[in-house]
Parts: sequence; structure tokens; C-alpha cells
Amino acid sequence: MQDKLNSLTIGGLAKATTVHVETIRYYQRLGLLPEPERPLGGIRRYGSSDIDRLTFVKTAQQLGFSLNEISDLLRLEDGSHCQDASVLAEHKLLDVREKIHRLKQIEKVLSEMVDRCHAHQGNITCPLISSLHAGITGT
Amino acid sequence: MQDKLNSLTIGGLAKATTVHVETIRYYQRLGLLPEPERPLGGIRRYGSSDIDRLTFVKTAQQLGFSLNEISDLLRLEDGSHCQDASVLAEHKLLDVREKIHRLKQIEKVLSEMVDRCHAHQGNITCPLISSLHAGITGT
DNA sequence: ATTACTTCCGTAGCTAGGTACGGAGTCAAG
DNA sequence: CTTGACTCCGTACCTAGCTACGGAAGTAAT
Repeated sequence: MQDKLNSLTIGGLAKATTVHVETIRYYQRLGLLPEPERPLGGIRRYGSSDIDRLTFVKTAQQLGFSLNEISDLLRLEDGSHCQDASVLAEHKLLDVREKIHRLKQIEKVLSEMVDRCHAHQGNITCPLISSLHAGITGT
Repeated sequence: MQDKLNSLTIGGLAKATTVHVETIRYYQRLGLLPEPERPLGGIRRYGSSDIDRLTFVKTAQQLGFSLNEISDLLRLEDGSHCQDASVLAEHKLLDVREKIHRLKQIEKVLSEMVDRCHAHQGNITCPLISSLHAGITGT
């Protein structure tokens, strides 16, 4: 369950993920990322599991999850206390499905818009908002 | 192209959308929402198009769009300069599809996690991150 | 026309999520 | 064993996105 090869310094981890060193430290302070022990006042080393975790944080963030929510998601990954985890996971699952639903509405409107713009090059009203409004009923 | 009935005060608009009055003003300052003229130093009135626009802003925000990006999306809606709009729309369309793709990966992992937790109630490792990592290849 | 509730507007303050800085310690190369 | 690059750590600062405050002015009901 350990990394084969924890060879990266924090700078290497930063490069590998294109996340700033300072941001990595910030995430460690928040508990989003574990802090490896430092050998005799030496320098910490990181491995592929850290890359994965960090990549996940950034991805989830782009999808509209706050760092707190991401922290929840990451706790699920621990695999301990499966009971609690599944309750939380079900809740997050609803969130995620709602987001997918809404994004699909936006996708539809955007692609229609593009089609129509390509079609007549004229002065058409592109009803992004009203289309969305028609589609969104539940919160 | 005008509202049938611009009957709401800013407070009414706030209630209708559950967006704070101060936030509405803030959006007006940013240009996300038009400011209706005020009749002889009187009080501004709002209508259904404002409700739609505001609802859209909030929805898009939950999907990980910044206010700047939302501003771009809203400009598309104007329907003028369809040329520019379609370029921007195509770009946003890619964003949106990428988001949907990633959310579906998260959805898959979460639902598998829930299933497995329900199935054996044991101490299973729920590989949220590694599953995601396997799936995400393009940025 | 007084009272109570809003609106309007400017400005100040707050939280989340970083980003920058500075001094001391570590490490690898020459 | 010194030089240069990097790490560690604490603290300060910054942007986005609100949220609160306070005084003047509008408006609605009594």
C-alpha cells in the first residue's frame, strides 16, 4: 500500500502537477494532502499517490467543488468506516448527477447556438438563458 | 423584446431568486445584470428576464464558471455579432464537454463505491482517486 | 404628515483560496 | 568546504466574490 518510489521533492511534485509549491503546502495545512515525515530534519519526499491526489483536487475544483467538499470526497477514499462513507457518497452522487444534468443543458444550448450561427450568419437571438431557464426546474 | 411586466423591486427580485439584494447590486456593478433606469429619482423595477439572468448566473457558478466566464456566456446571448459568438461558444462547448466527462468519471466511481459499501459492509478500499486518475488523460 | 419599510449608493469588512517573502537549514557539485 | 539551488516555516499580502453598514431619500399605510 506504499509508493514504490517516493523520489520527488516538493518542487518536483509541483512540476509534475503544475501546482505551485506554496499551494501544495497550503493544501497540507488544510489536510488535503498528507505531509510525509522528514528524515532527521531533512527534506520530505513525495510519490505517485501524491500526484494522483493533487491532480484529483485540481480536477474536482474545476468542477465546482470547494476545498471542503473535496476534503469530504478524499475522506471517502480512506475506505475505513464504509457506513458513513456510503451516506456521504450517495449525497455527493446526487450533487454530481445534478451538475451533469445542468451542464448537459448548457451543452445543448451552446451547440445549437454554434449550429445556428454557422447556418445563417445572421442576427439571430441565441437564447442561452431562456433555454436554460426552461430546462431547470429542480434545485 | 421587453418584459410584459416589470413589477419587481430589487427586494422582490432578491426573494424570487434567493439572491441577496447586495449581491444583485454587486452583479450590476460587474455588468452581469442590467440596471434599469430609475424614473425621476425613483425606484428601479425588474422583470422576468432579470430573474432568468440571475438564475443562470447562479447555476453556472455552481458548475465551476467564474463570474468572468459567465459574463462571456451572457454576452453570447445578446445575439449580435454572431461570428465572435460562435467562436466563443465553441470554446465554451469544449469546456463544458470536458466537465461533463470528468463528472461522469466521478459519478461512476461514487456509484460503484456506494454499491460496494452496500454489498459487503466490510473494510473495502474505495479507490476514488486512482480510478479517476486512470480515466483522466487529457487536460 | 408621521411612521415604518424600502431603495439607493458608497464604502468597509469578510471568507476562500491562494501567492509572495524572508531567514534559516539542507543537499549536491565542484 | 564553499557555492548555488532548493526546502522549511511562519507570516503577510492578494484576488474573487460576496456581505454589512450607514445615511439620505423614496413610498405605502395609517
